[in-house]
Amino acid sequence: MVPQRVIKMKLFDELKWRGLIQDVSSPKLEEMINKGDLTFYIGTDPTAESMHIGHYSSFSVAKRLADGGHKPILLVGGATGLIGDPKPNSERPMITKEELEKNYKGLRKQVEDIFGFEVVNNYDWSKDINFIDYLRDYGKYFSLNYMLAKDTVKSRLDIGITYTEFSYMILQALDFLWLYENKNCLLQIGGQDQWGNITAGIELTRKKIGAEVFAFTMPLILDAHGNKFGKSEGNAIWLDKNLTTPYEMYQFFINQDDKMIIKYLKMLSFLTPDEIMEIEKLHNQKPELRIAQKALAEDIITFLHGKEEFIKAQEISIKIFNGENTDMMPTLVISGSKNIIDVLVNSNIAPSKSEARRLITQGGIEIDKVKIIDPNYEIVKNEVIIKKGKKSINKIILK
RNA sequence: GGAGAGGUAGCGAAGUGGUCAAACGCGGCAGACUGUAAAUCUGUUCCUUCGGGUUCCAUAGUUCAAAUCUAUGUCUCUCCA
Repeated sequence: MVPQRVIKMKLFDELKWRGLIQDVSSPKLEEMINKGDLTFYIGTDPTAESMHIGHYSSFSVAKRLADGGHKPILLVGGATGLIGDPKPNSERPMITKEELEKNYKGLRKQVEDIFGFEVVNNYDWSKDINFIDYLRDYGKYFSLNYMLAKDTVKSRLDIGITYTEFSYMILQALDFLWLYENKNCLLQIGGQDQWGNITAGIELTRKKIGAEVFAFTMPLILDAHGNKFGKSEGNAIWLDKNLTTPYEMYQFFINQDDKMIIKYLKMLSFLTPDEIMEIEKLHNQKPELRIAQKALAEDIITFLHGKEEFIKAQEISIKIFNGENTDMMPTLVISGSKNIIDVLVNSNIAPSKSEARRLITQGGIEIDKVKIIDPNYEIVKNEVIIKKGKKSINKIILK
């Protein structure tokens, strides 16, 4: 056995070790990243009022770079959001300017609160470009052949893409150019799906002013089934605790697959490589203790919401899954009928009466730890704990 | 504008007059086994007062009977020297 010497990895190597680097625009980038002092940006369109866990994965990379001595800029796409980044399978519905404005403000505040990055809005430098100038000053740098070859466009050719969305990459390319010229921004990072848009920006900057700018992308995080990571019961995991409570977030992480959890820990947590390797060892010895899942939940929830919220979330989880009645349990107050089916529907535990009936007859409902199989059951107490399946536990107060 | 192909449950996709509340797959939900994991197996998946009711883009028709036929509308996709 060769004794392992503890050497701190260089930043680029660490990012690679964590599995956070997908594509790199130039081999020069490694040295630049290790050296520090780069201004870089990461962009997102304001399609919602809050970021979700998917944003977190890429923004945490920005934070790693920032911690490594680089200067981050967050770009919120007030302009690009109005156009819509082409999705692989369908045209995006347009969102109104009012909604966009609201989303912009929400995101801006969140990024500033959580990460403390400088925020810019591409609407500021895009809004006054008129159409003729746009075609003359920028359109001339993009051949149709080049644009059609981009994955995002290519995949849409058989199902259709509007001129609006087709133009998206040009609009986004302007950002990189503008940020280079005005903020000396040399690097853009983004999700793997942004590679096409990012390279368009690199090309534009090179062709128009002859400068070389750089980029790398992060891989999309997938679950063990190859689906996008970050949904729980069909809902996104939001970073806003009013949309996703710390308890729900804790549950989300604690339920992650063993096969993926170390990967997630590397990609998402700010734990050091040594700490992660130690956790991996412990986890593999006793996977049923879910040491790695707990470590990930702790790291992220503490970072987002603070230690106190994490401890609270953990306490709630322990109590709830021990069947204890706690004030911190998700609680719903409803009124009206005390019939079990009505209660399930009124509390939204079941979406319809048929569904409620099915749940009951299949043995999926427990009230105060007693399995209920009679669909005509009447609840007598004013406060009960209703368990649906294994994981959905709510306190119901009947008025 | 013209020509063509389409619009079926959350998604994909069968069905081309009655046996259709609509095959099948995925996804979802629940049960068993477990560790609040994975895999596997089982049940279930429009609503319901369990009598029935309302569905297959919309409207109007044909028919004893329409997801299926007709007309019009509407939306989507493909192609147009």
